[in-house]
Amino acid sequence: MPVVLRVALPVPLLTLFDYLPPAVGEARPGCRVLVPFGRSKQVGVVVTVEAETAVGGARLKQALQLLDDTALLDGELMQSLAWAADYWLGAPGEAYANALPLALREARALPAIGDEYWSLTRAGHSARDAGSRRGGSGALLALLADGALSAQELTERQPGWRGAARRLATAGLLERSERPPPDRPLPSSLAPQLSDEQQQAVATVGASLGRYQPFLLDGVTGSGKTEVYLALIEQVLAQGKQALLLVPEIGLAPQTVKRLRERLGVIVEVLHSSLSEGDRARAWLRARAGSARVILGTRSAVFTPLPQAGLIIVDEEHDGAYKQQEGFRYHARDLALVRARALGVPVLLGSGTPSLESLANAEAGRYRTLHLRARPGAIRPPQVQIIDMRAQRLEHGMSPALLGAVADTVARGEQALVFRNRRGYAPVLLCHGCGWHADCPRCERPLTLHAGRRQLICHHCDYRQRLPAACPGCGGTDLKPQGQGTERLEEALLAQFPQVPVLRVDRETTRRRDAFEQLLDTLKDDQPAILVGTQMLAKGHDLPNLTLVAIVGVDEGLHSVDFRAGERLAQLVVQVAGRAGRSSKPGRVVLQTHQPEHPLLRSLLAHGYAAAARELLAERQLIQLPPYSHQVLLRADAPQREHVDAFLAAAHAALPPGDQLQIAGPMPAPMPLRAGRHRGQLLLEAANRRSLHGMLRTWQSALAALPSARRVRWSLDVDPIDLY
DNA sequence: AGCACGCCGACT
DNA sequence: GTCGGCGTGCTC
Repeated sequence: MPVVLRVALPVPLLTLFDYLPPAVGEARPGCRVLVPFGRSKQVGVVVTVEAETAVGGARLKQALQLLDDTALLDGELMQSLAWAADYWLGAPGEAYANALPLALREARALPAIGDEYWSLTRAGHSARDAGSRRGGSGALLALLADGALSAQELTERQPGWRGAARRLATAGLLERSERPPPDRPLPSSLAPQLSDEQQQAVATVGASLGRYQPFLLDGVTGSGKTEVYLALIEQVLAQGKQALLLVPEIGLAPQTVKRLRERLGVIVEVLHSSLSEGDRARAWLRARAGSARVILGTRSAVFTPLPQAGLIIVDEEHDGAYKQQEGFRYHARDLALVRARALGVPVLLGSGTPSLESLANAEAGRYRTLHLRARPGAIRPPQVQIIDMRAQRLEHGMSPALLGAVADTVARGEQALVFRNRRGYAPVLLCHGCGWHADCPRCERPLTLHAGRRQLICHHCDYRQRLPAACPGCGGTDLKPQGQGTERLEEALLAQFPQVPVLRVDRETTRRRDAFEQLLDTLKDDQPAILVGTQMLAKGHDLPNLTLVAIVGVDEGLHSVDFRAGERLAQLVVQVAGRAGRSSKPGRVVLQTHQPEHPLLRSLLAHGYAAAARELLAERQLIQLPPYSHQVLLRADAPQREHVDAFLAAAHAALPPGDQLQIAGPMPAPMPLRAGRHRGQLLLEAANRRSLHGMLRTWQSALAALPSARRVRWSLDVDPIDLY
């Protein structure tokens, strides 16, 4: 019987490729094979084994080598990947490329999955006794004098040890070895007493272990979601099963890992993008072997094999970071649901500000909702006060009432957070003489003034120029910064409160990894301080002495063209406000706006997120926007606008006839020019997903074949989360 | 995506 | 006379 392997290759092509089986071994679905491809070689994954090929038999080449005796990707993962590629219109090979760590996409033996250990050689002991090495090398020798240590332990005790290790290993003083991961239960700490609501949530999800059931765990910051996760993971571990915990960004991870490790007493495998490829592959393989019992990771960790799956948790499920925004545009939260169903396990979506999609699913009965209302340890929820900015004298954008609240707070020895979602000194630099303002030549948007660096920077494309001494338009020197960024607020607060430390937290001040944590570590829990910052301050790190959150200017979010702006604004306000008053001291939130009457703000502040979300959902239903309709966005960009227009017109013409689809466009993107490229889009909407999805693959193939497609960069985004 | 082939401008 | 620009086509 003739046998043909249908193989997924890591290329952005919409097809699988057929090969004759390799000379040695039996290639099954899920195995990797090395195949000739064009003039080079590629590692691919066998998707199916067929009796015959659809392409001419003469074109078939033979696979060069079978790389796995048994499937590297199990049946469930293969099935979920196929589903994902189909749903998000990915090239099959790209889905597999996302799932497999880079080190596993090479034609090499699988790395050993033991832990990496380092120890002194005999010569190393002598060198240590002689004390001949100084600095990092000397410290490392001393550290290892009492016996071997794992790479993880070394990183904890001597960050940056690898350089010294390399030098010492070359000198023959150190050696590396692999050991199986220790089975020892690490010392685990006791669980705190759970509140009634927490206990009930744990019991409800616990009763569903062993079968598919989505849950929406609706709990504000500080309501103790993490304790619910921990209790459930404990149950899963007790059954000998694995738990996967997804978090939106790894900034949250160090504390979470520590907490998981201390509480659960097992190794917590961490998977995220800044891990080295070797470590990634090892973690992935340990999950596949079942020796990793708890896996914590960001978006791409949703592709971890889970042969003994017990539970999947998606923390902060509303966070947009779960959607990949380039290449294979999948949504990790949605894929987590699909995998949970395929694996027959419950999936827990946690958030204090659930996405409207998840709320609609809960409403429709597809998810079960669990509420955590109480804030254990907090006396009462923070009080929110609106400050009407109209007709107020502003001090660098801050009203007297806001400054007064900050003054009261620091006078009590407590800490205040001033939130502003704009980096830099001022978003616009204007000439008072002639009206000229500094624009980015590549985006035609105002440049942001960064006073400290004496630069004008484009926040869309990172174009930079020196701050001009005089106006390029009229030569005048009366250049006025318009509006406020965090840098300017920092300056103003420093001037206003010279005796209180003012800390700015944004991407500029936290360039380096860990800088954020280090910066916050300098805060003394019992000392007054003022924090100024962006988005970044919305989560992570407990600040027990923080009692005031002052939100400066969210008005931009109230009239954005993006229909999700309101939802995002509400989520942001609630998340930032949640930073206030987490311990025994009551918190206070002031929100400064020019539009105190805005219905979204009023409902949010009077009745909370749930009520605001209900109103936003009602609006979406009324005008048939997601989640009550389904969207696919075709984006295109090119240096010449005519190329974009021609492609989108051809794409429009290539749509199948029918009245199932609403078509918006072709139209310019909300930012029509970015980094020197003209951008346009075509938006498809349909009330029912099937009628939309049915034609998409055909259309996509037609687009790929268009001559005009060669002159643009284009992509299809299924369920886009923003229209930019 | 890579890679080769192929046909027109400024250089040793 | 050639090096190299990127348009076009192909990968089982």
